[in-house]
Amino acid sequence: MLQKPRGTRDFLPDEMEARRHVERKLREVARCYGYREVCTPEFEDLELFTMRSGEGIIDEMYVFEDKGGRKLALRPEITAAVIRMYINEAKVAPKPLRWCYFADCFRYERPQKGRYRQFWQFGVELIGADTAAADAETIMLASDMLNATGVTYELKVGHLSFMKNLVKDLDPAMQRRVRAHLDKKDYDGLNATLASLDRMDLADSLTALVTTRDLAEAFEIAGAIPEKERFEQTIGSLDASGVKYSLNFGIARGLDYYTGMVFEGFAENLGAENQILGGGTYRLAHLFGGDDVASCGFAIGFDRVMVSLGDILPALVPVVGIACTEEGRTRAIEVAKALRTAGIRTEMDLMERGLGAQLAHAAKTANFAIVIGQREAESGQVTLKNLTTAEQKTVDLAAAVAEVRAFGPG
RNA sequence: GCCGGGGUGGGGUAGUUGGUCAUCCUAGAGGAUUGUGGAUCCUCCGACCCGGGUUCGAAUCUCGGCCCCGGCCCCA
Repeated sequence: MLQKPRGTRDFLPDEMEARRHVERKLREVARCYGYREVCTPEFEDLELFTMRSGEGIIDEMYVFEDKGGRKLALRPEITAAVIRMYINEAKVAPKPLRWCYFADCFRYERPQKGRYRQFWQFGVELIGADTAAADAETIMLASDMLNATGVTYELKVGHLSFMKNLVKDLDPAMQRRVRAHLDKKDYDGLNATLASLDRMDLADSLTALVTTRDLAEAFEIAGAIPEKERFEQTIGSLDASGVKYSLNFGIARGLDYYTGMVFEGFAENLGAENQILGGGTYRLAHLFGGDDVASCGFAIGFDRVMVSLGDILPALVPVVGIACTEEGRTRAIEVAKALRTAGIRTEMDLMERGLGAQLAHAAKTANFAIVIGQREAESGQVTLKNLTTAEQKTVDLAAAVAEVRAFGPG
């Protein structure tokens, strides 16, 4: 038997309904903030991703050559594509641009809990607004979106300038190494690196910086930060909005193009792969030949949110199973059409079963049964049976439709 | 790429000192029951991840691969 490719998943109807339910929640919050959906190609020129992230990521992508000899890659993330799209199509659109996307990405990695080779991201990009208000809005949106899903999480907000200011005298490669140590809380490694550079004077302040959760203290440790005022304003807006977060100046994010504010979200019950959100301010457009526009965005790891939420019940929507006899079949088709026109999920027998078997099937798959036999076909009424209460009555079709629609939130 | 644990009908399982038609539950189809359902009974459908090796004989032992789960690395 054929197996599905490693790291991919099949989704049965129950799970798809749960996923769509959470997806709708995310979309709704993004919509209320004014973010409109965009869509980019599933695959792009390989160069788009290597320009953004370096040649090293080729090993972790699905790379292929098409019949014209083009080097292409399945997208491992969406931000680069969105910025390319902005440069190609929307450079002159009125700023700021508020865009969002929900799309699948592909990475060639070892699967484990919460990590798959095909996975979905819900992300937003705010393009062309280079202000504290923009930074704050992005975090508020992230917070509201995660809240809407019902996931339990912790939001950490930081700023790269603090750490950068402390290590600005080191050469760039060493800066990256120090950042990596701090990101992993690898203090032994940090000390070893600093000792090899004869810069143990930095050890205490760096450790203190990534440990502190206090803004004033962080400024004290890191010294004069050009973005001081903006970050204070961002934090002020967050406090005013009631967003729950903690400060963390150890957030390094992997890539160099992040410029200032950064934030990450973590779920509690996910094990090793517990990051469900990551984002910050960045400048990427100039890499692709565009203007040096400032952007701010984040992506939510949709699959990890779903794993963290566990089994959630699908939305309660009414389902009607129609049971009919041979004499009632024509009338049953009319009744089904009326129910469907009213937006009600309606299923008829396709197995040529007897009335009793049709009802037995409906009892397993529906909330209501409507019986149409000779009597109903002649009278024009329908027999509506509530399969939960076993209550049954013969009423006009309109009354039956109204009663079914009154069931549940649907 | 590395370490550990796994893989038996659609789902869940029994079965390893190698030995007749591989166990049970559940789900599915049909019937008892051609105007009233989830009960009960009967029937049917359906599996040893793949390949090599050892053997008279492999679900069981062995090797390799594939896939799943957890962790490492990485995480844009």
